[in-house]
Amino acid sequence: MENRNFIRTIIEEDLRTGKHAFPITRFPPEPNGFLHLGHARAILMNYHLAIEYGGYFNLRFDDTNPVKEDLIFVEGMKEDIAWLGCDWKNVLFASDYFEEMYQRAMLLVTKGLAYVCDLTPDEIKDYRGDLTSPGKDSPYRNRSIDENTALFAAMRNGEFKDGEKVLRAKIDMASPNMNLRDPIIYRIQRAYHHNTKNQWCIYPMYDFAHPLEDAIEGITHSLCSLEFEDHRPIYDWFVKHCEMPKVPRQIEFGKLIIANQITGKRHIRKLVEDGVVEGWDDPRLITLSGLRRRGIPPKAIENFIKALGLPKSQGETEIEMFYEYVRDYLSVEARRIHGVIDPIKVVITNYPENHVESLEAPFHRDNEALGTRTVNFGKVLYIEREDFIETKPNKKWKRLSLGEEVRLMHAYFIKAMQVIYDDNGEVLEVHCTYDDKTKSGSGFNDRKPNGTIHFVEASTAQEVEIRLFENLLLEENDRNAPIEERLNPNSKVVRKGYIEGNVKPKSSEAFQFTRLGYFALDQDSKEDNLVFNRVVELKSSYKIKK
RNA sequence: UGGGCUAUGGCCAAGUGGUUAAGGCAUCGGACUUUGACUCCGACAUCGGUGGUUCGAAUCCACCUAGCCCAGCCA
Repeated sequence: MENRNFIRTIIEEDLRTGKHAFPITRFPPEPNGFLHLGHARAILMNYHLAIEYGGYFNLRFDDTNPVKEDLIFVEGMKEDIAWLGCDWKNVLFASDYFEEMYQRAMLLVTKGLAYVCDLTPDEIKDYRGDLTSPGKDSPYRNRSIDENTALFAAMRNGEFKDGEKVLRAKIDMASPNMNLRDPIIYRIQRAYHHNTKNQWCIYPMYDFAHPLEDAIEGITHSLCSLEFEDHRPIYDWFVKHCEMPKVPRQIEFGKLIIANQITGKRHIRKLVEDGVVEGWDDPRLITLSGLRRRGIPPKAIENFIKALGLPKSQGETEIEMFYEYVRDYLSVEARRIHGVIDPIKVVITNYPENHVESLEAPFHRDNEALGTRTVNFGKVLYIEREDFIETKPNKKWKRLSLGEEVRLMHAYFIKAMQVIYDDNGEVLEVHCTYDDKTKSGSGFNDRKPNGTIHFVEASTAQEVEIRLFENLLLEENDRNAPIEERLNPNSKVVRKGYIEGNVKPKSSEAFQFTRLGYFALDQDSKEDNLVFNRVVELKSSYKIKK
């Protein structure tokens, strides 16, 4: 099931040569938003690669920018990651290392490899040059080590205003790699930090902080996405010149992008504000919290991610592939019950009035461990509207129609005798007869029914709310149109339906409603008002032939 | 236009000089079926292009083309 990948090859090589005894990885999110399916690749791959090769995995919050970060995001992320089944060895924060980072930066200063720069942001931008022309040295680039030492200490002590000065690495203003044009290491920013409170008024920048965090933790393989490829030289530069005892290796891979899904923070925020979606955990979103609420099993996410592998190229994966892994998992694990979403009434004319009998039925034909339940049968039933048509259209029709006999799953054969229509010409009732010799499990084999359909006994059925979801965005004609113009008006449809009476659903358990799809209880459910989300539909090879 | 990276069937993805070019998703046939599900069989590519090296190349070289990333005191 699991693809080979180039990172595996690297790790195996490092183990073989004795460079490392075991791998140590980490997932380093900035706590400034919500995790989505795309992040699951980084989380699961970091975790499983470490565990599989006998190492361990850390969760580290990269909280070096207090104005964007918040504790509520760290709690949410921990919940999502734990839900995916990734047990971190340590929960760490970049901010735990602020003192050491400061000391390492000071080391750079004393080695003449970093300097305090007084240029304004605009000037810095100016001096940086652009993609095709080299930058110019800052006039402050050649301050003495003593002066820089004093100035950097003064920055820490709060002697300057926000933004007044920065500490920069002295590398090469003419480098064709923009990241090497004397990158900023520290900025002055008086902001409350969720972890260090008001202890610091200077904060390290990503390019400086990240390699040190990895090195401090002894991370062996530091996985990140492709856009950091040209940061690798600077990553290595800081590890080396800061004299870090342990040397991590940055390896870049392609992010997981799911086609035609909304994952951008500002986009989702707008959908929430506009009321298109009900929150960050709306089941139509592919945020981890949304998938969880919808009823997607985390193991299905893991299987999907492992099947995708870890490429160095960047593609877009179709959401259908993900859904297939959800079905694949649920097909084995989910209990089956009968549910009817668009009911029509079936009256069994030769069945006694006011009588309901109980029939035993397995929850899963091929998985006995899931046990059995009793299914009620009586004179009045509900079947799915689309399972009946007055005149059998062709030999392929494997459902109910006048004069045809079908099996009601786990019950009896019934034959349709008469249709009652309402004033609008809609089918109101189908009158049928049943044959008591055909009871399920009796071994009756004299006739073959025209297919098998499911049903719910009306008097004992539980009425439930069912939420049917479709993709938030319509299949793209022009993918560049604004999101508001691409929204699917039917992304959420709420229906009243019925499920069989003797099953008490447990929260967050996904059921298969036989022949319809997988459904799981939503958190909005109440004792007397069960609410189901459709997790995924079942596949169907049924084609309407003209 | 400077630098970095990528390019294998509709989608994802193995493959690193000699294989019938893995596998998954999708699709199309067919078998089975108390779910038109599941399961099971079968079909489905010559590797962005062009030259070259080689007995032999998706794998090496050259040139070309296309796409992505980089000019935050964001990560």
